[in-house]
Amino acid sequence: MSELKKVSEFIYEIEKKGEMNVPARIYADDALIKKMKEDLTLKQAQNVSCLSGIEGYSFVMPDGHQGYGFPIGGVAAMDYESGIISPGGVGYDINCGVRLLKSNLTHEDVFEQRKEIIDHIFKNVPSGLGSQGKVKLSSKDLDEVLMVGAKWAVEEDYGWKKDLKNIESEGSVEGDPTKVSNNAKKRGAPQLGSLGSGNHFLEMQIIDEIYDEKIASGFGLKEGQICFMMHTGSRGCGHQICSDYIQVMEGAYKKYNIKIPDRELVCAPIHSKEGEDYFKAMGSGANFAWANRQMITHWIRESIGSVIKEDPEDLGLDILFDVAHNIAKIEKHNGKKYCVHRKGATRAFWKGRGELPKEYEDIGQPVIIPGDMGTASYVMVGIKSSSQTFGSTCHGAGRILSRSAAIKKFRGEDIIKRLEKEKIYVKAASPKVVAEEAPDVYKDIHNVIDVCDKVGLAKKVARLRPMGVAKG
DNA sequence: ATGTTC
Repeated sequence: MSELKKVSEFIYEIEKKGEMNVPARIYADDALIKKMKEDLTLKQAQNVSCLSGIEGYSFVMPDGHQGYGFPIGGVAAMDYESGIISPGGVGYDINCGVRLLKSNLTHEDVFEQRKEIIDHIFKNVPSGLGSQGKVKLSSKDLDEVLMVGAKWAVEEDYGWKKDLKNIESEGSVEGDPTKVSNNAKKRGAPQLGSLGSGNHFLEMQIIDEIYDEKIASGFGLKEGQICFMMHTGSRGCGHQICSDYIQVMEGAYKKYNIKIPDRELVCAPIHSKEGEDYFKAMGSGANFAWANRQMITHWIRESIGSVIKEDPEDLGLDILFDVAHNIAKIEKHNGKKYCVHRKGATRAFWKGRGELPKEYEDIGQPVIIPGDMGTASYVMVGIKSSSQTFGSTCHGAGRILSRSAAIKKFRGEDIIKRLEKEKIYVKAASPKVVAEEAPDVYKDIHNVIDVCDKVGLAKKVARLRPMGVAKG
């Protein structure tokens, strides 16, 4: 690997050499870069810099770690005319993302009932590995979901009309069900409206710190406010779409004579049959995830309303925002079109950038960053300097301990007891998933967020502490 | 992340 140079307190670079088209740039402090050196993160960032059409840098966010081909926490912007698109640059969980619901509830409104609320949500939202939704979808319904995303769910009365405007791309990107395999549809159909497993979660949280009063107030957030966060994606549907197109790309990269330093970076020109097909299928996977989060939103509102015995609308359970962190999008930056791959990276658009809901046009985009279940999550805001990474920031704490190592080291029951002492109630499908997702298996979220904040990838607005967690 | 090896 080429030499890694520290260029400022929180920026490292691998200079452009050999097959690299651009340098790699890594946002990290000393502790975070040390972790990245322990796996293939940096090598993968260098590999990505060799891909056709990449401009600027091959970026790694502070929560970066090794992934399939591309690092997780990676951003790569490809020139729209000459660049490639790669399933590895998006990841298996297409449009994995986060949605935050606000409320007008306070600690005392919910503390006594926090277990009941979480249990109700847990019961009302199917979760766990292989979990199936409660809704029987016809193949026509599923095609509609793959075409229009969250809009389908709202039209079916899962949520409110006003929900759509507070979702990235209004919960709908260009998709094409005919580019999605029958297998992906078969896996997806029974899973729409389910949480899944692993790091996916539903949380009741309290805002315990505000960093920017003015922006928080613009977002309708204040200290002591109760919020509900969900973190989930496109389930087996997106996973299958990714697998299918990695196979397609195995043929395509050879067909188009694309040189790649790692087989896992298989790709095709954006303007090729294979590239266009993947882009549309990926869009359908993204739409599935947005419809999924929309249905879950409806059931969360229903659950809270039924425990608190009030109309969810009177409880102010509005969407702050819903943002993807595994997606490729065609975006204009500096007057030029790019295919921006964000894999474990969150879009962070600043005020005046466009493509934002009206209410945020003069504030900037809410950036929602999920942390681990024992520590915190954050709301940030996109700022002008977010443009250094084509409008992107981190997506979470970033795993440091493998799932298998976590299971060896922790017992789920112990973690649940420990968190209970900290007044965090955990309801999980299995103790195993709690061990796998123990707070200790993640990097320090505060640290990751601070690096993003200090280096200007986004600005801190509010911190949310978990009170109750439902996990698959 | 994931019908955790079609």
